[in-house]
Amino acid sequence: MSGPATPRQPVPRRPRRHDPGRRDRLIDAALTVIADRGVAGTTHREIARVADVPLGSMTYHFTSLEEVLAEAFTRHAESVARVFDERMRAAHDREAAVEAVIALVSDDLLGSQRDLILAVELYLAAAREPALRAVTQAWMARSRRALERHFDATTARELDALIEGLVLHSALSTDPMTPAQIRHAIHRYLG
Amino acid sequence: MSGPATPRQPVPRRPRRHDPGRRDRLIDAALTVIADRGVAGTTHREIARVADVPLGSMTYHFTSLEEVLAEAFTRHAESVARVFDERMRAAHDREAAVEAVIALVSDDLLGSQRDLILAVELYLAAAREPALRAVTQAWMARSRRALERHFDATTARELDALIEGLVLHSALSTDPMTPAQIRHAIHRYLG
DNA sequence: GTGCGATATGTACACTTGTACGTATGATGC
DNA sequence: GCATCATACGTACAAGTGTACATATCGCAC
Repeated sequence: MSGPATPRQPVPRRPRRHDPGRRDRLIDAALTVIADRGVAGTTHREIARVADVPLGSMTYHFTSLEEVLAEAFTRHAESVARVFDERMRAAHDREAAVEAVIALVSDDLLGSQRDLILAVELYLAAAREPALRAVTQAWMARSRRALERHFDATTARELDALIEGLVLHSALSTDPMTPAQIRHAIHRYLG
Repeated sequence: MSGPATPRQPVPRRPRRHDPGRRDRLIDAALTVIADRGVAGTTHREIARVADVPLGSMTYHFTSLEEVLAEAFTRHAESVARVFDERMRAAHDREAAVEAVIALVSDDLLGSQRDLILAVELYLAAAREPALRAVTQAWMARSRRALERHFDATTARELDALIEGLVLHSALSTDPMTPAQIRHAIHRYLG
């Protein structure tokens, strides 16, 4: 059906873009894809599509898909841990620390389904990939150290576990806990 | 390079087996694969290999891979919930119930990395698949009802979350909590 | 300016996947 | 006995995957 080919239209080649920091954007795009489709659905092509770059750009910037995942999870853990750190550092007495923990859980919980999913994806991936286990452990250690600014080591560890359970349970439920219920649970534990 | 073909050796066809209950075994094999390789690594072929059946058997017994996953997770939740139920039913006063909870966590935790991984895989899958969300919610509701045999509703819910956090944190750590530490955390919460 | 090396782009290829489907076989009801 | 139908078995195929690689382009050091 096609007539004689138009002289120059073999492939509409994209204009080349000057794009420093593309590697960073790819890592962020990877986090978006992981949150949306899971590690299972995270492919070179999907990340490239989200970041609006050609497929070849993935293999140029990363030597393998596993490298992308590791960098993405590392960045996410760093970002969440920093917030945790800052909140605990801003609290100047124990009472303020308790309020900070409550705010943290309520915000993580109500604010960001995305962060929870990323955390659980990381946990699961780390259960199988030793390289990622180091990332989760560094993260957990950092959270505990932040809590230890205000609580003894045993309390910090138990409180950290309680926080995890409250967030996880709440996020998975059709009937998530209210900030008031979170406050109640934490106060009950801390006595 | 091959000489004249040997008269009858085109394909070594497997002997047909009489195998009632194959469907059940396939569901169990699916759970094994999920625990070993994750939902991501769960394929028709891998399940068939583990169960030692030909690929075609999968498409005969299940209309899709999602059906296999749903049945597998349902079975797993049922199995874990039954144990939970039984332990709580066996406790005849509150003190015994507390001990039952401690035993439950300690055994889940020390005993079975597999069960934890399956639970987390289910949580994650449920976050994306509405059909699976019903499975997790039925499971959580059943656990809470079991706890409510001995504790008020608020306590049951909070305790359930604490249990989840303790198990998850412990299983992911290089330094899992000892039964004594579990006991300490639960007693502290329950006052 | 100008070359060159870092980066961007497109594409090929071998491999795995889910699923459909044709064929074979034997347990069971008659 | 024997026919039949549920079940078992093998295989084909299109779609998607990770990765390698050839080629194009332009910012920047000189």
